[in-house]
Amino acid sequence: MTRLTTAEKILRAAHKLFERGGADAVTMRRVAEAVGITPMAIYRHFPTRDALLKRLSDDSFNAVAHEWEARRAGHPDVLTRLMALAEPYLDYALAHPHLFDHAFSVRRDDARRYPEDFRAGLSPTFNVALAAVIEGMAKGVLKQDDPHDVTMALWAQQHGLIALYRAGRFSYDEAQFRAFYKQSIGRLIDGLKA
Amino acid sequence: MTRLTTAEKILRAAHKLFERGGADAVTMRRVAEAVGITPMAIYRHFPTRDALLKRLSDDSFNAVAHEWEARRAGHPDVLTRLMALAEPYLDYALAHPHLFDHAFSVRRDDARRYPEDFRAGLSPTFNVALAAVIEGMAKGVLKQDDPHDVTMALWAQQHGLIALYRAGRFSYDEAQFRAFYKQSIGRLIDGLKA
DNA sequence: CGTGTCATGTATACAGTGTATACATGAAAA
DNA sequence: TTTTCATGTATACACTGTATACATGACACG
Repeated sequence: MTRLTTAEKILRAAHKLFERGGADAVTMRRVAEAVGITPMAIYRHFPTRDALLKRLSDDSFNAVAHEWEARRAGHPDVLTRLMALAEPYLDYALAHPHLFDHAFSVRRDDARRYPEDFRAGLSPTFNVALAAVIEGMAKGVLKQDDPHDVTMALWAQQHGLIALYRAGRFSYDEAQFRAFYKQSIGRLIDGLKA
Repeated sequence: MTRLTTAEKILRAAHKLFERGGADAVTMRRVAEAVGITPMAIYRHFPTRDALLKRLSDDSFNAVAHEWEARRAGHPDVLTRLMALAEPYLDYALAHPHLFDHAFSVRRDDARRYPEDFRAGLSPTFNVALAAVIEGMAKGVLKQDDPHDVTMALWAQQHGLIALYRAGRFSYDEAQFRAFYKQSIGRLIDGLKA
């Protein structure tokens, strides 16, 4: 049993509340009670509630980003690899729906912005997909086009499907939605082929 | 000057606050003050704050839906018409960003769900795009495919782009984003061509 | 003409929220 | 031994949605 700092205890307690009931469920008083301190003690570790929430979604998203990079050296076939790269995003959204919602519904000023930050290679996750797109175009598997714009279109397709799913616009259960998701991405990739 | 019922006054005041600062800016006390009544008087017209907010986004979205149907008999060329059909969605999102956010981020139990509600033709806006897709496939302009799934993919693409834009993931100004939006939709449609 | 009835409003109160401010405490440094 | 400082507590304030109880005035009915 490793010793936990108070800050870590706070993060864990908040994380638990977040996954259960979304951002609204994470109140300072509830977190404090779960940790066993008073609400104001949290402010010794996080300047504000929003900062605590931001830290939560950042942490959990970064954890998933590593999984992404692990697929950098994926399937040798570019098209197959591109399909595979669409999966971690969905996995994350299904595993941590509330954190996903929060990560993308809240405007954060430090978020990377298209195009400059992505063209500068600042997004590790974007980079992996981008590399596959560039390779596909170089090999003549994909139509010649702006690879950044194409990668962004792929991201938007994934994000749009998940956002609509999260907003309750599908009656599909998880398995059915997974199938529809893959099929839709496949359709888009199919249209990008040379 | 037409006479306004109190319920209408409440809706207008709430709408104004909503457009200015999003759902968070719409408090019962602020609405009441703007109308000139006490907060509790609002409850004679709306059972709860959420019901008031829901009514707001429903109303404004329905207003835009009419504009959609006006484009049913659009350009005779199916591809051109499909492109034109992507515009009202963006127009709405840019004109009423906060209402757009609320309409699609909040889970509502009465929302139409894919596939059954859309296959049943319950969404007037979806129907218009669907008709164009079906016509395109019949004429051999678009690849043979499930027209509902294809229409949904188009919607997801639009929604994804806008959602990312609303979440601050683009540094584009409105005009630049409009161009990128049209270009991305065009790319997707291009890939659907026979 | 009373006299209910009922829609519409007000007044007050309560439990909940984030957090500013002031004070306590205990460990380490001087 | 005394000072400093990180870390906690206690209290209070302004704000939220809304439950409950009461007021008021217009209209229907005997």
